Amino acid sequence: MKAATPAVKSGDAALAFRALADTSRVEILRILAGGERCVCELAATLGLSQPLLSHHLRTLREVGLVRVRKEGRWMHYALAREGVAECHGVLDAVLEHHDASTRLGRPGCC
Amino acid sequence: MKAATPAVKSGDAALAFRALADTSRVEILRILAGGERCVCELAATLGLSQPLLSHHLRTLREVGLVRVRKEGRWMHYALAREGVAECHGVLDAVLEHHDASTRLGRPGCC
DNA sequence: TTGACATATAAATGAATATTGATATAATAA
DNA sequence: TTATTATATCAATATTCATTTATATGTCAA
Repeated sequence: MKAATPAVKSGDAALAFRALADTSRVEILRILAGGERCVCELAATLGLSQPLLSHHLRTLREVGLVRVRKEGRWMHYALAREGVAECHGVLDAVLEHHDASTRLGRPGCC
Repeated sequence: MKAATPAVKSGDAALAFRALADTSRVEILRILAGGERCVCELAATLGLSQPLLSHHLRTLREVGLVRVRKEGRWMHYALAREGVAECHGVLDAVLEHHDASTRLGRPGCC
């Protein structure tokens, strides 16, 4: 079986994974999975300094893993489903391809 | 709804994502998804210098995304399904939690 | 044993990143 | 207007990471 040309380029995926390569940012995604939060809520929950949190949020924003909505002086951050789904999809494809080829790899099966 | 305590700690996930935060390493995983490969095959496919490739493989090994099998002077690298599945699972949980809470977020629905 | 080959490790360097502290902006309240 | 609050950015430093070159290890063949 030939591997199909992947929908997401490895470079793009790596970029998104780099944004996930930090404990606080994974935490942020997990919190935002529960719904939109303003920066101050995130700061309170995570116990990060405000500039540091702001920096992490920017990193996540830049690769499209979260989105912002401004409301007065509050910034409300929310999960960007598509972005997360893209990373998820890359791993999904790897697992599926792997499962498919290991099935094939066992002679006599199927 | 309350978020369940995640099965994989954010720190561990971040560590694995860090290993994925490189174009070559994502490529390696994609190749290995098709089955075991020896280092020289990977080197030929990816066009990386031998020491650089070796370094990337070590990074992937250290976080449990690939495994090695020695055979004479050849090292055969293979995908470590569990490791990949763990990363996949973290994103999966985020997406599921998100979907669940956005459904709840729409009043009148369900 | 010698040599060739496959792979790993070490050291060095430059680039990218995290973190902090200080400051800026922008919106609201007094 | 001035003060206050929420957030972002900037500059500086420390740390981590990718890459290269050189060298080491281990295995096989002659």
